[in-house]
Amino acid sequence: MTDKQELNKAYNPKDYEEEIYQKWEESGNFNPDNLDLPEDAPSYTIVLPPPNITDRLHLGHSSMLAIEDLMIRFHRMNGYRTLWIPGTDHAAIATQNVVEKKLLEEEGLTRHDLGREKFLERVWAFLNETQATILEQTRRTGASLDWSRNAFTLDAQREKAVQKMFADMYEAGVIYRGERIVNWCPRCHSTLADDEIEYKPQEAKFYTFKYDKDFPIAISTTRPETKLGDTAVAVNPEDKRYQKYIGKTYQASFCGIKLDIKIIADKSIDMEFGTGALGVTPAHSMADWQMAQANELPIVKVIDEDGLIHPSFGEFGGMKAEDAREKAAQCLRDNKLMENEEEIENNLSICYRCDTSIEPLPSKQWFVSVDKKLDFLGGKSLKEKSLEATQNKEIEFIPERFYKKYAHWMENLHDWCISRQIWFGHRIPVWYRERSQKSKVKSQNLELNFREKKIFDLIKDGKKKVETRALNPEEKNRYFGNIKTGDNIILNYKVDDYVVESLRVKVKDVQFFQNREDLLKKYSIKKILPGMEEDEIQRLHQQIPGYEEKIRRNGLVALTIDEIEENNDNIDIVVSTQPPEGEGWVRDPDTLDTWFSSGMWTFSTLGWPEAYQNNKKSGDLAQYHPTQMLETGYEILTLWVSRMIMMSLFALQEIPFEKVYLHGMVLDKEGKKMSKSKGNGIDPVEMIDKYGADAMRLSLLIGNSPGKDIKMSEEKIEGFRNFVNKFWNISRFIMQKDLSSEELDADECTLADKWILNRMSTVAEKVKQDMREYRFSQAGELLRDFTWSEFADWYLEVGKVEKNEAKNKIFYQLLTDLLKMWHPFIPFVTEAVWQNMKTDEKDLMIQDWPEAEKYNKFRDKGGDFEIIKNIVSSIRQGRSQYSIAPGQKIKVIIYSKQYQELIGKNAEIIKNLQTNAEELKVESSGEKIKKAFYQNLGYAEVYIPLETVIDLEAEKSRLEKELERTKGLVKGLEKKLNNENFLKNAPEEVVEKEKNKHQQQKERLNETKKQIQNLE
RNA sequence: GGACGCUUAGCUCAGUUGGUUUAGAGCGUCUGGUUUACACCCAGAAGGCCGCUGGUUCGAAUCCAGCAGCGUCCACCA
Repeated sequence: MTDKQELNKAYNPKDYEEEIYQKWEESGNFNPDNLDLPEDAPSYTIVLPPPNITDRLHLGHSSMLAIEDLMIRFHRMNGYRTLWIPGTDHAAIATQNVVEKKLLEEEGLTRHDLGREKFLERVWAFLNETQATILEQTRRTGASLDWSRNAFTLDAQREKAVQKMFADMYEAGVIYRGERIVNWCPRCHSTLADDEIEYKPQEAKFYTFKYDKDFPIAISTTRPETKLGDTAVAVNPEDKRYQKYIGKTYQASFCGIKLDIKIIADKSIDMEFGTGALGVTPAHSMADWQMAQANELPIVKVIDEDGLIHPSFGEFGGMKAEDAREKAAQCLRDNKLMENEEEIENNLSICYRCDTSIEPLPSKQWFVSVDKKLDFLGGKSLKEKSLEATQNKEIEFIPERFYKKYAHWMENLHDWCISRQIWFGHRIPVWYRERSQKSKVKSQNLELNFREKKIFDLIKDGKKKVETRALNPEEKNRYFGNIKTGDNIILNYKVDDYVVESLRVKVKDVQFFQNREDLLKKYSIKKILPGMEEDEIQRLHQQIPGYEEKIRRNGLVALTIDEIEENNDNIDIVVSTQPPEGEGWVRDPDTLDTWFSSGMWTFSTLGWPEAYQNNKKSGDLAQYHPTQMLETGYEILTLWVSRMIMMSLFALQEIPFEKVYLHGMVLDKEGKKMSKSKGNGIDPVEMIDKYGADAMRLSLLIGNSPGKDIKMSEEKIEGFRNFVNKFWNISRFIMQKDLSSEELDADECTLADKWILNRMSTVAEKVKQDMREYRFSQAGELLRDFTWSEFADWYLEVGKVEKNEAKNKIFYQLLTDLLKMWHPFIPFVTEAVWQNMKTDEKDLMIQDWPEAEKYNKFRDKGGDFEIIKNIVSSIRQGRSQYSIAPGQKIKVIIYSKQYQELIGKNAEIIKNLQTNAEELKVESSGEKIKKAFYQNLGYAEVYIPLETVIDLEAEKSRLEKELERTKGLVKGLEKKLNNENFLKNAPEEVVEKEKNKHQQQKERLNETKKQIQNLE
């Protein structure tokens, strides 16, 4: 049934791979819609983590592709409706950077020289060139992706989805606009994500000084110029030196600038560092901003977006930060306020693009609230729901330890800043318009003084209320002077350091009070917010730290809120998937964080939003979502995985995937990260050219386990190339035979036949189990060892000596099943063989996975072949040990009581399996032979004492050891089974299991005793 | 500083919930082989106090504690 055409002695992947992949694509088998599957076939879907459009294939991709293709092909062969969705990511920042850099290098232009539109044209032209590369390279690895569903995070369909998502989230109050400290590059005029910051160790001057001579505490800093914006000094609450100052406020004059400095306590202050006191600059430090929030400190911006000092700071105004630093230092020296100057080593944060030092600045950004409670999520927030989904194991992590990492990260998650000041990406679907004619709106962000959710909720419910804020009279004018009755303002309720919710409200009245009593006479909270309980009011009135004092000092502004604005007629912000009607609308220039669009990847690729109407899924979305598996690198667990979970929960109220398999990084031989600059990278495309895709895949699958990094080297790939070639030759050898697909009967099998079938039964079962439990490396290793060391080295060799009809059936059976089991690992070579077998059956990749059960009837029937193997090995060992020349024929004498018949039956095998034995004699008794081998006049007689086959002494001591072990085990089990606590508390099935085990072990005990007796 | 992971043969790693493994594999090393499926091969061999110290147990590479070394991530760096 096979065509015995000549195949090359060595497998040359280049001759086959391209053609095979093309054939696969043409077959349509990658698309589950084309497969003849039962209606109720379960889905198995993976979305490919989309590589960046500018990427070229690296080993990380190859590893990911190998693992996913393995999962996909395995499931496809197991009858699942298997879908693997390909795509690419626009990687906004990374791509823009590449193009900007190119533009600068080749034309000396910046993006601003070109303008937004022209620049974007360049980006698209660039990505049209690069995008195809990674996809083409992906094909070369053999990945069985459904190309008909190929997607791009920035194509028209995804654009629609992203805009809809933004609008929906805004509508639900999950997306809001707020202020926070961002890392700002004054040269690029853009915020930078944390991972875009580089650190440069540098020598810096560390100044220790007092603001002025009356100020009681000295502080230290490397940036005195920012001290113009200090509003507090923080000390450790435990610090005896400063305890007496905590809570007090001082008016200081720092280099001619008036500062109000409050002394606050904060546990994070290191008493040992510097003077143990920290000048708090809320506007220019992340940590200080947080302290300011916790202590309700005013925020004073010193440095602007160009890195220059704000004009309101007298003679410092307009100076570069660096110049201002020296000027401030000099001023301190001149006034004898400088207590110390020393050189220290510190880390300067710089822009990774232009090395400019970064300024932390407060800035308006768009956020996704992770704490906003949502009705459609059962009153829970995205954060809570996302945690819940993993805690109840709705989403499972492989390996398990990532639950902890995920949970820890989630629990500490702050609102997610999604706006980016770059041009390439999904532009934020928000339009602004100055409210000139219709209404005079002053949009202002005002903080609620009460950090109480309750008040905010009452306001939201439409209760009229008072908003109070402690301010000194000048500030009152600065903030409120221009707000009048009828104006609209935005109220923010803040928790932690971020804005969580905002409301647009209309001001009914603005009043200024000098003290709280006056305020309360007019507006007691109770009067205005009837929903409040008495004790809550008491708490609000009295227990807010620093509140009393602040009022006493500064007075209050009271705002009466008239109404909450509800309709859109009167607003100046439109969030919409469509540009708004009318004149004068200006679109938000910012774009969205790349993770916003890739966070939607599981459903934006499956037809959302069209396929989700009235809370009902249809089409692909209904069929394939939630997906079954997300396979990705552990380094993006937090960046990507967590976002996908939140986005899917929001959009569909369901998880995006059931399981998350996290692979590690691919490192070089020494365990270092591969990088272009180090030159230690291995180019997978080059490796595929040289050794074939199969060899590369195997090298990335075997020895690789989830969550662990894998070390790679070319030698490793070479090693697996050797195996692929071995496999090829095994197949080639078998295909030369008269194969038969007829049913095999146990009766026609020899000992060796039964042995290999028995082994196959175990292996097939184990492989399937390993595959199901994500032990891919083990599955591969077992398959390799079986294929090479047992099937080829023994059974194929036996087949050269022992010939029977059963072998033609067994060879056929084992080869086809091995081809199937190997296919997910090494799809190309298995396909090449399959095609050469020219069976009429359907394509290999949609064959059914081999059922181990069909080998079960041969179970436990070939165990004695191990004795034959041992005898053969013993003879080979003897020859080698006594240096018997290879061509030298020998006579073998075996002493054995038990196995005379067995040996006699298999004598031909023993003689011909590289033992070069001419004569084989079995003796049932004989003297113990000390010297097992000796040579005699050119004709060796090899005596194999029984001990060599089964070493009596060793066997006895082994059995005795086993006896001891079993005795112990039985004793231990008895103890357990007599333990009342165990019987009471353990689940019944466990008790049952232990009882069975006890019974078994007792039997084994007797068995072993008998065996020992037999030996004697 | 916080969290997590790793430590088994010269190298890379298995070892599935403590006992059927006298601790395994691949590579490398050494010895011998042109046995027509395969030299990208075949046969044979050497090589391990399973990081250290204690504990739990009848029994520990496996569980616990401490220590040491390596690594990763997160925070901080005034």
